Amino acid sequence: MVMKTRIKNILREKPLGETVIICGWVRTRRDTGGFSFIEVSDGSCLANLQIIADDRLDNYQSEIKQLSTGASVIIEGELKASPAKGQEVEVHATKIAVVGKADPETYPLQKKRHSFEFLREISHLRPRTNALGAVGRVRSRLSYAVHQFFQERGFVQVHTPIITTSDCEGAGEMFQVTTGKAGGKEEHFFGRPAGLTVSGQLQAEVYALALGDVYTFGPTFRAEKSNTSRHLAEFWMIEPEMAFCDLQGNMQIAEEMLKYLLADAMTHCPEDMELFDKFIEKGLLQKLQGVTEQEFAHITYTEAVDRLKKAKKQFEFPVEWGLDLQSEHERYLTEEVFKRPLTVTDYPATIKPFYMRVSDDGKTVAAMDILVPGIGEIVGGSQREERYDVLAARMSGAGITLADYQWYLDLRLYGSVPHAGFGLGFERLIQFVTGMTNIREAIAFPRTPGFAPC
RNA sequence: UCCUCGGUAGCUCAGUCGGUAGAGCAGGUGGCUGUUAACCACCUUGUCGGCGGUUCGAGUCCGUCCCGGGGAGCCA
Repeated sequence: MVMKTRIKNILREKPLGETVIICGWVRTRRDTGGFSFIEVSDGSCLANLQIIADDRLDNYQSEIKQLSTGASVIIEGELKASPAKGQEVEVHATKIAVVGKADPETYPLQKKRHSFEFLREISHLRPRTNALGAVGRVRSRLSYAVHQFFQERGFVQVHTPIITTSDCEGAGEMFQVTTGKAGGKEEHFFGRPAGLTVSGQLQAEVYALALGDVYTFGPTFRAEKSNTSRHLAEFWMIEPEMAFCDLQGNMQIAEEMLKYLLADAMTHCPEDMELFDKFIEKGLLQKLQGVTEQEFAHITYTEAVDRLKKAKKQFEFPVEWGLDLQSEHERYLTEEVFKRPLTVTDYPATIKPFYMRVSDDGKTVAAMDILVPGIGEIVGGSQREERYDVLAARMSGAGITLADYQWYLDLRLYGSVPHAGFGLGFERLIQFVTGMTNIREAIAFPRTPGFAPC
C-alpha cells in the first residue's frame, strides 16, 4: 500500500519542499506547450490539488496527455509554492501512475455543472461532483456531531430493531417483511406479521425507563407513495427519549441540539459550507448563524390558529380549531410571521397519536413540532402518556388491540415516570444545513416510490 | 395518490402555422512555455420518452402509459 498524503492535510500544513504521494481522481487537465496542469481530487476536501506534469515524465506523451476527467492516478512529486493565482501550492510530479482510465466518450460526468436531476440517475458517480461530495462530508460530520452531542450529555445510544412487529400509529405505512416464500402456506417468520420500523420510539421508551436518557439514530422506513422534495421511503432519524422529562425539557433539548449541529457544521466544514452558501443557497451561512444566535419562536396550536385566522393572507385550506395545520399554514408562520424556527405545541388530541400525553384541559396533548423556514416540520415530538388508564383508553379509542402492546403498557404499570422525546429527520436537517432543496440530495442512495437502482 | 409543468445530441436547451432537426457545452484532431469552466481552428454526434391514432406528411395535433420537476396529502 502506498503511503498516501491526503489533499486536505497538504493544503492545511503546506509542507513546501517535501515529497508527497497523492491518490485521487482527475478533475480536469489543461495542456500548454511542453507541460500539463492536472487538477486532482481525492475526496478529502472540496479543493483540488494542482499537479504540474511535464514531458520529462516517461509516460507524458503516452498516458498523461490522454488523461481525462474521472481517471484515477497515483502521483509522486514535490510540493512547491505556486507562482500563479488560484492556488497557493502545487505538486511538481516526478512520477504519475495511471491506475484506472475513464473513457471520455462514455464517462457521464463533465467538467461543467450538471443538474441534480441528471446526477440522480447516476447515483454511483455523483459523489464525485463538488456539491454531492460536499454533502457527503457534511453528512458524515453531522452524524458524528449527533453522537457527540448526546454522549457529552450522558445519553445512551440504543440500537432499536429494524424489523418490528409493532406499528407506531400515525407514522405512516409499514413495509412488510416476509421470507419471500409466497404462495402455499406462507408462515410468518416471527410468528406474526412483521415489518420494517417506522420509528424506534416505542422501543426507545423501554430503554429510557431503564437507563434514563437515551437516543436512537438509525434508518426508518415508510411505505407511503410520497413524491415530494422532503420525503424518502428510507431515511435516518434521531430519536432521543428522556425519563423524568416534560414537554418543556423536550423543547429545550431539541433547540439546543439543532443549534449545536448547525454550529458544528459551520465550524468543521467551512469550505463545503461556503460552497453551499455560494452556489446552492445564497445567504445560507447568515441564515444558519442567525438560527444559532436567536431563540426559537414558540406558540401553542391555539395561538397559531388565532394568528392564522387574523392573517390577511388568503389560505387554500380552512383554519379551524381541531383541524390540522396545513403546509401553507406552517410555512406562513415560520417563513412570513416569525422568519425563524418555530415550535408549535399543545395540539388537539384528536389529530395526534395515542402515545402523546393528554393535558389537564382534556382537549390537547403535550405535543411539539419544530417548523423551519423552507422545509417545514423538521422535529416532531411529545411528552408521552405515562398514566396506564389514560393510555389504555386512548389506545382502545384508536382501535388498537391492547394485548399486542402489553409490553408498552407494562412500562406504565411498573415504575412509570413522566417522559418525553422527539424525532429529528436527519435528511431534513441535512437539507436545512446544506440548502439542498430536494431531500434526494441529502442521502447517498435515495429510495423513493419506483426508485432504488442499486 | 391528486393538481400542474416538462421529456429533442453525452449534458443544458431552442425548434414559428403540421412540411422531415439546431445552438452552446462536452468529445475527437491539430496549435499554443504558467493554465484556472484555459484559449484558437476544424470535425463527429439523434429510436425527438414508449405505444397507438389523425394526416399525403407528426418533434409539433389527439389518446394512453412510463419517467422527471414544482405544489398538495401523509409525515421526519
